[in-house]
Amino acid sequence: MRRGVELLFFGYTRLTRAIDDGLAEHGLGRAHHRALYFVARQPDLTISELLKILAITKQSLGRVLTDLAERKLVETRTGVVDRRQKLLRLTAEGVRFEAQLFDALRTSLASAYAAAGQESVTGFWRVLEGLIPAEDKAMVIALQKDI
Amino acid sequence: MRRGVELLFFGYTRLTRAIDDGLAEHGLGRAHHRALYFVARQPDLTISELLKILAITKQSLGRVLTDLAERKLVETRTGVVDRRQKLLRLTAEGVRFEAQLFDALRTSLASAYAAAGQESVTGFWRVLEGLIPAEDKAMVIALQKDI
DNA sequence: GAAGATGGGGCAGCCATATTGACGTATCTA
DNA sequence: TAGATACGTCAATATGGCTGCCCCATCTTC
Repeated sequence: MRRGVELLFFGYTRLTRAIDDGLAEHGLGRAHHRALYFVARQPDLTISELLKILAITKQSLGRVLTDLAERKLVETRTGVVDRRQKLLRLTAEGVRFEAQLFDALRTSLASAYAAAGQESVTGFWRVLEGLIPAEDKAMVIALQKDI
Repeated sequence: MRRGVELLFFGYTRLTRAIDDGLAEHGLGRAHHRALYFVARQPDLTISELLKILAITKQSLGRVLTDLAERKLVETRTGVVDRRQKLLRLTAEGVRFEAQLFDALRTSLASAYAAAGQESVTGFWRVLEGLIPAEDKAMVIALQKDI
């Protein structure tokens, strides 16, 4: 049990560290990456959807998105079905940058996957899925749909 | 691949949130818990060992330990083999508090383990172990020894 | 069409957690 | 005795979160 806690801690922190240098080159932090990542994952995401995913406040997200917009990594369009909404998208440069960061993550994960074997990967997913509270599950499943 | 990144993010963040309320009752944050946790795990840990585990600076850890000492959750003794060292230990109250926090983590993890099955748990561990950089592995393995 | 709900933005101020760099003291080792 | 090491501490700074409050535009409902 303690082993799971520890491995999760080390695994998560060490994986996230893999992209700090890339972010720092643009003067960005991990919070920016999280937003960038989920916008990359679901183009035309709305602000409120992103808020639910990240589970932070509007203010915190606002600052992050302002930074990303200033660097021309993210752009917004007015919603089509509801003009109050803003649809978030990466710019071409944003796509390039996110891909570069993701590459560092993929490299780390790929070697862990390879060392552990496909069967282990399935177990890894199963356990992590079980850690997500019921009320967040629908949101995470929605993400998986368009892998 | 993206699935792994996302599940790790959601799994880790949601698990850590499970203890925020317990910590807040003592006016503590997650940083305090991390220190508390590893001191619980390895009584008589030295400062420098804890620094390696947490991978933060001496300043940051110093503040955290001061807070824990003020609340009489952690105490230090002078090292026996090397009098420059300080050996960290939980007080009785610290043991009690850490156990209470750990209980919240254990409950979450246990239900995830149960839902996923023992085979999955092994895979979960294997993948996470693969995420730990070679230079940190010895340290993590040292922790496992006295489970 | 008016009233209220919702999506988004913003201000001010605060807190927690991390950083760097420099310096001091006690203690150990060669 | 000289230098390395373990720990503590100063000051300044950055990041990323929070609350509470108020605003506007737009959609929905009556």
